[in-house]
Amino acid sequence: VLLGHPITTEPVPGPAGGSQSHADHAPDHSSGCETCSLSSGCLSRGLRGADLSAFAEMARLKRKLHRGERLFRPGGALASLYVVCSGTFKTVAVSHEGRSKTTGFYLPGDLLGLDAIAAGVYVCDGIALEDSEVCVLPMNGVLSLASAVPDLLKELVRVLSAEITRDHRLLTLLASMDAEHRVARFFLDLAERYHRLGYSKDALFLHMTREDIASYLGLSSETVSRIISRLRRRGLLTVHHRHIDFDDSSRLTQAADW
Amino acid sequence: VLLGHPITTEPVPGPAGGSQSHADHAPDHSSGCETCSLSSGCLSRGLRGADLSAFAEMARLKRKLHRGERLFRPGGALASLYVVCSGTFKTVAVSHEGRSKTTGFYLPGDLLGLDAIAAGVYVCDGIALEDSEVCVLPMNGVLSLASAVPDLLKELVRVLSAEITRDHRLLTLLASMDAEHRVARFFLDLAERYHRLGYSKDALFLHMTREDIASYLGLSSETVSRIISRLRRRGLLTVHHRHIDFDDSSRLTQAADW
DNA sequence: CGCGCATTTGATCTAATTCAACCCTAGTGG
DNA sequence: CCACTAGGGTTGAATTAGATCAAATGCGCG
Repeated sequence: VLLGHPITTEPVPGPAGGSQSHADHAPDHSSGCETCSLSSGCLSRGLRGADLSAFAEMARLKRKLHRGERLFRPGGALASLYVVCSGTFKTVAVSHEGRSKTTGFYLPGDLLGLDAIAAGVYVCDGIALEDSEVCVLPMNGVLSLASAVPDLLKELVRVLSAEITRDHRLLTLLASMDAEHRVARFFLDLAERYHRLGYSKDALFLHMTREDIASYLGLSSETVSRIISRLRRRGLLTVHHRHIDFDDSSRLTQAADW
Repeated sequence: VLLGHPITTEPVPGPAGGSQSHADHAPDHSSGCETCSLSSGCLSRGLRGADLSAFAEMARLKRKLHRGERLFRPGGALASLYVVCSGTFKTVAVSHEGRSKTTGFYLPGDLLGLDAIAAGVYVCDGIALEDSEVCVLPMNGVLSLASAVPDLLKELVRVLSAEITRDHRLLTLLASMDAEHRVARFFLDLAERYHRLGYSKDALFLHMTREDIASYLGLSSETVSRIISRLRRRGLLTVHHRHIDFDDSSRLTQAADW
């Protein structure tokens, strides 16, 4: 019964190819932005011709990370922003008392490091949740190119604003919704983001632990586990380790929407 | 004993003068950015000479609001960002289920409307908590000027990033700290912001209701009230209606810091 | 002067945490 | 090949922080 769960298969197969290097931090200049399958979701979206070439020139450095590796750490000088090419990341804020809190999950196309711009140093840990790859965008390159290319400026500002909007939604979630709503909405939001990347609309693979989810949602991992079990018992979803199937999307939406 | 609490008096008296117009929405061209006492805290910070003049030209429109008036509402097309000149604002997110949540408080120098850029429409209510005044920054003007003036671009991006950082701090607060820490940190953060504006370091006037604070911190207003009483009973602060004195800043900091 | 609203305080209730035991799965080494 | 282990995950019982319900107080304002 438990066999075969290849439901969430590869999305639009990107040009990333099979160059599975085992060397850490190995730069990869294989493919430019012009041929990248993510271009419509990345900061370069909307750019064409010479503008896109200039962007590609700036973003030609890539970096591979294995699961658990750190892309940046708090206090490190902000040199670059990063676009997730493949894989998943989480950011973890560590309070100076030692307590830590997952502040976000980042999928292909998402921009990492935006919160570091204000202080000039990274303020959280950026950690790969699976073997992943990022494009490196030198901060000064981004700013100077944004100065020259109005479309890029608009997009940069838009992305920053979108992050603020996203945080406000999460704030509302944490401040005024109970555990079941938080978990249901977390699943639906994540599935929606994966869906835009070409994955199934009613299945989901969680690259993060229950503990990560709990921290992100301001709950204990036990509570997250319990809520998942409850939703399962009610027939809203099926769970196999980290693979989730939405068996009744409408009722799940209803559970998330209040 | 209860007499006279003019502790939190006027900060660096601005050039705003006494033109107390009673006409709503009355534009005010009285003073330019060149002479504004807030210039060091506003988006124009760092600009000089022709750049500052161009900014002043763009931002010459002001708007006055009375307590309770709305600066913008969700769904309204994003035409402008607003810099608070004087007074205080809150932003309130209204979920489509009707539930509402205070997402931020804005003091002189703060920029309102940043979260609206991504969607192109305002996503929350902007409401004056006292008689207040804002500078109107037309969105297209901001973008085109940012294109031409690298310092302004940097500042715009910095301010956006700062808002993200602030939200992440609040997320951590809501997700992992108990009611007392939340309230104590709220007071200290607010006092710190007022302090940068020239107000006393260990006194605070709350322009918002307990209910607003509660909503912002993800608590009930009763809990906020109880926590304040508790802090008072322990001798950390003195309270007269909305005026707060920090009697023991170090212990209050300790209460906020875990 | 009295009404309405914000605030405080008290009593009860509940959702979620905490503590603890157990299970499952993947990876490891004999 | 299979037993062993470790970490993630699930489940149960007890505890508690904060919400909710309710009442009393105080203050601002018409």
